[in-house]
Amino acid sequence: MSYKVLIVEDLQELLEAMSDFYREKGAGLWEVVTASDGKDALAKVAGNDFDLMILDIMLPGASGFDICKAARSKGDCPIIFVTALGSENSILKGYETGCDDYVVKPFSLKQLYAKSLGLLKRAKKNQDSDLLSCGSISLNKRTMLVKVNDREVSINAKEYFLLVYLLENKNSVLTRRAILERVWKDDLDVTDRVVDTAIRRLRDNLGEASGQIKTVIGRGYRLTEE
Amino acid sequence: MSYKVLIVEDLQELLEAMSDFYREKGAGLWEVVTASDGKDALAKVAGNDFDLMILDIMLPGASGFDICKAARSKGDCPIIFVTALGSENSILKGYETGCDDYVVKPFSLKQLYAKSLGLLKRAKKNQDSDLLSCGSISLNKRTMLVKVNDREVSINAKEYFLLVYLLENKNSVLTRRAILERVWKDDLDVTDRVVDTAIRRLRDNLGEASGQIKTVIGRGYRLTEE
DNA sequence: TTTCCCGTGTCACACTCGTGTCACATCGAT
DNA sequence: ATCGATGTGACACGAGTGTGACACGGGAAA
Repeated sequence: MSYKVLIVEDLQELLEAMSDFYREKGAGLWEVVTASDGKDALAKVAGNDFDLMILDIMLPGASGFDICKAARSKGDCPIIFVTALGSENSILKGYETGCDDYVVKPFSLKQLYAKSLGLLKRAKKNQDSDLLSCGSISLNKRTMLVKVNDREVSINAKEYFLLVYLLENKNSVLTRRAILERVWKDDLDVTDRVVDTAIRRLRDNLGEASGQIKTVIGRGYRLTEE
Repeated sequence: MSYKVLIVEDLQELLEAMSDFYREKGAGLWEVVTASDGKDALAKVAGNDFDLMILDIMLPGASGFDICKAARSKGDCPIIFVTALGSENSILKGYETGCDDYVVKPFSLKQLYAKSLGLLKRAKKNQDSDLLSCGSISLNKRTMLVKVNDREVSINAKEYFLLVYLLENKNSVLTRRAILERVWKDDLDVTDRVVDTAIRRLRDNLGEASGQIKTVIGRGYRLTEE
């Protein structure tokens, strides 16, 4: 498993120094992509999914801010700005456009690298806690998208929260009461049987993965890997 | 009750300092097992069930990652990595392989010890009070899953609650009356003999562990370790 | 506003499967 | 050997669950 990093810098020597550092230091951890002008950078942002971007602000073609905006409209990978000494207002603008960190020239490669790892770890943690999966079912709590075998499926609100609860407790048997208390919360003046109906509709929408929801007679339901 | 900790470190002095610290500090709380190379560590992981592992990453024989993977494939005991200063990518990789925490050399033993206790407490919380076991039978009250020799078996509702009662009173003789009052609760207008039937069905489903339910003629049933 | 549609709760019916009961076989104690 | 206690197979009933249909209500579209 390697992480894809985009480094954008017009000063050729610095660009090489940085990319070499990432290639060597990580020992295979990084896949480095470089660009030395704004247009090239924008094209590469559009055509790839990066795990990290390091953007110089002053660039020919397009500014680092433009690239940042383009990246943000596409995803939310961590971005570090590289800025010249004394241009603090640039930094401010950088945070506005949504960068995660910045370094001021001249900077040490080691320091930049440390920041990279920190951001990456944070991003990973966030993703992990947002991403639920079990067998062929995966669910992203942030985007609220549900996929079965990487194909997107659409489900309704109640089914969604029910699925989240099932995923958060996969392999456990969940009683109707527990499900009611978690998914229906306040409107507890409903029949136990609504759970059955919700499960049915969820199974319908899950299609081929419907078998992963097992009925445990007398006790409740259970989501299994297969 | 003591906790079994595996400490793997090739630097002899450090290894001794750590193991001494755990032995003295815990005052009997810890059973310390040590290894100073990868091969030895892997053998000890395979041959024991640990409650905690502290793994150096750089080792002769096999890396801490390898040991971590081996441990993960076996169970989910908490793992703390010990890494040298400046090797942040190791930390990242550690989180990927599934470590729970890490310390960077040089570290204070006190700090490491605090992390240990924290992880242990967290792990305990997940297991304890929910887990019942007797001989080759284990039952998780939270997930409602029953295992015999680590193989999952499926049982029905009545059998499940009967087994819970048996497990909560293992080695005791339980009369039919007591079982009826606990497992059948309200529907007490049934024959004593339903217990026999329930026991029979439970034995069937427990398979190789069926012998653990002993009949005590004239009094009732009793769950034994073997 | 009105109209329509979609999400959701409820009911009715069908059916599976768990469970209680009985009859008979077997076991064990005296 | 005898008798009470327990194991075992079979069976029938009913609880628990799947499923289709419908009604209600809120939000979107006209």
